[in-house]
Amino acid sequence: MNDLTERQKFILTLVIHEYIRTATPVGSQHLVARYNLDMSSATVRNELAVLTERGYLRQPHTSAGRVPTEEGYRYFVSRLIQATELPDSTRRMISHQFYQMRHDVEQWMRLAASVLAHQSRAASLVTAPHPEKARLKHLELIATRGRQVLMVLVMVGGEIHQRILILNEPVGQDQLSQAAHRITTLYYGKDAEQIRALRSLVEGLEADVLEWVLEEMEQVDSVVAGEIYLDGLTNVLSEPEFTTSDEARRALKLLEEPTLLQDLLARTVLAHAPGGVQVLIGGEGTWEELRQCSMVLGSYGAPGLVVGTLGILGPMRMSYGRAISIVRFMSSLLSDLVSETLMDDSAIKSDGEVNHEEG
Amino acid sequence: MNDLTERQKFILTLVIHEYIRTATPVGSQHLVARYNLDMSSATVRNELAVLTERGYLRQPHTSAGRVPTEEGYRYFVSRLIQATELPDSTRRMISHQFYQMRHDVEQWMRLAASVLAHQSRAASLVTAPHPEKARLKHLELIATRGRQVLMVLVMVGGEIHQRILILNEPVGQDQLSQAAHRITTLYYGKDAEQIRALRSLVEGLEADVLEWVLEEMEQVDSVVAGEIYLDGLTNVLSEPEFTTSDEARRALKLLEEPTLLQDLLARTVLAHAPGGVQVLIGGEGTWEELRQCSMVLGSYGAPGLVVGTLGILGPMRMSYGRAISIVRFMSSLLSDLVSETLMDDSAIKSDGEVNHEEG
DNA sequence: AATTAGCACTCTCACCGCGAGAGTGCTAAA
DNA sequence: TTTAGCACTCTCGCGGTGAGAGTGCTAATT
Repeated sequence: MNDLTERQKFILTLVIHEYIRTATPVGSQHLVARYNLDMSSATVRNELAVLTERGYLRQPHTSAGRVPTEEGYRYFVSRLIQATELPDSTRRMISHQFYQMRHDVEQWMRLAASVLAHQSRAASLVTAPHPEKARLKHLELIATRGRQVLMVLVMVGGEIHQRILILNEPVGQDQLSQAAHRITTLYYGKDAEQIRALRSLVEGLEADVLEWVLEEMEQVDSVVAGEIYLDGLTNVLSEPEFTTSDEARRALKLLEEPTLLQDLLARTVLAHAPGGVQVLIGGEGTWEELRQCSMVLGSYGAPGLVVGTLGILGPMRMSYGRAISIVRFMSSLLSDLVSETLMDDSAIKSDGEVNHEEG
Repeated sequence: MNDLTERQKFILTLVIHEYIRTATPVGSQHLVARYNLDMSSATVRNELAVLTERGYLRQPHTSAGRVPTEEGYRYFVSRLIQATELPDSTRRMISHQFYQMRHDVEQWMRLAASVLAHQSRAASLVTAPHPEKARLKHLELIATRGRQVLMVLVMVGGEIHQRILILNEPVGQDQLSQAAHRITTLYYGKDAEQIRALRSLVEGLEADVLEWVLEEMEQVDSVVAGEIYLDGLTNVLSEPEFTTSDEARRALKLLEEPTLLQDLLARTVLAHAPGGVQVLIGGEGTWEELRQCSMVLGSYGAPGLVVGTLGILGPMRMSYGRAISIVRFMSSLLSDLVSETLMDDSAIKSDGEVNHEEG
């Protein structure tokens, strides 16, 4: 398969740019006029014919301009796109906003989703940082009433899980605190598997509680991603390809369905190296709901500790350069933020053999 | 203003029912045919004319059937609607689902949103239970690295807030635990105002921490509602009145904008008695974004302790009977659930004069 | 050999007119 | 008070039509 000539690549780029701009099929004369090309429309037409032949463009009907195909977008994204870096001022402004609200992970997630949606003018999604393997950091038991106890579980990485336990018999707060404290010191930094192996270290009340802890931690492990934050859903509705709201529905449905979305994220983003940016164009044959859409996905996190994913979803006709640069930027920004916040925890080896600085 | 005759009410009801069913203007002949009325279309026509005169109906153009006006819906909802109770089997099935996942508030919220959306075939929203006035239940401080400390704040009602503090100098875990313990015992059950009045009880590290606690609690108080759970957004997109996605965008935008939504909830639901169900039709002149929509809103909670709101948003042409019954049912179900879970806390008077059962 | 001008051809889309159909209001009779 | 009858109005779907945009092909040009 011969590669395209430079001029063909150039023209393909122009067509894609123009189509992204106008959302209407682009013709040869239009192209030479708008970009002051020093060739005639006939020449362009010939090249367009080649590109159509190769499957990078298509015509909606015999006598219309050309529209990029999925293949066309893919070729463009993988080989022709040039990085459109975010202006420094924008980067600084965004960073500033994040450092304003220091250390509030939930706020960060919302802000990240908001920034992504705003900058890309598309729908955005961000998942909260999630431990690759949950490891215990701190356990707290709070007596409520009678046999009811509020269990608060802090994972290495800062994720908090809560749950209400019903004990067999009422237990005082002091006894609960003591049990929690013992479990914390005994199992600090260990994952569910390791705890299970060492569970004979405790008995009685503590053993009962430990079962709940294990159950919760295993549940955390079974989920591939943290809570999902969405924003800018309405952006995508304003795109002309979604005037027939039926197509829009299918795409939004995907975002509403946490399991589907997590599946998608797990398969694409988490499977790849962190830091990189994946571009899914037209569902890639796998995701029927996204036939009309593209996603630009990335991941962030503190290596070996927590990971999260983030990305934007928009029409296939989206400004990929901009999208990729904003996703990449947010990805590194969030990585910095969570790494910075959790730097201490990265010292905890997964074998749990690090001393808890305990008095 | 004379009231309507029985027959006029009857016909208005029929028109509304039929319009909800078909989404097309309904004419006199159609009405007599479909409902086997024992009067002629001419008679119906006369009554329709009266109802139009009164402002309960309107015709899209001179020679079309009638469509209910906002006023028409309001009259219907406030005076004509008859309770369509949920079938017992459905109620039991829903309850069962909730009791399956005992004591996981977050799951309840998601399930509630899902059930509301599913049963009403519209968009739903549920806010997490939120204390009317935050009162301290438990404080935990967890050393992370150097001067960094994870603060976990449990409010009466079970709401958990976390935050990372940066102390002036490193402090060991034991000292932190002790400080947290002292603050918990001293200020258990008190609200921000009361704590502020008594803040001279502590000094040094504890005083510093208490400032953070107060800040966080005051922030909680300043927010009118908990986190918002949405579901079924795509349902509303499939309604025929939203094929022109512009109108749909405006409505969904409202749901995406937490501040606007909280404002709306605060003004309508929280201002009224709990348990009741409010119906907002066509934005009621205040909410421009909802011109085409209606909302059925309710609240739930444990009296004096926590409240949350829930509701559904759909086209004005929605099945109000069904909507109201499902909202009412979910409202009481959630009230039961949270009351049951938090029963202990209701013993805590707002003056904080209840002993913490401490060893 | 590559490019370009010229041209015939194709297809969409916006516009128009028209007739069917649904629904109305009015009047007069029951 | 209700109803049958009727003339009237307005929408909506239909086919036809012409402008316009864009194409592919061919022959001339560089």
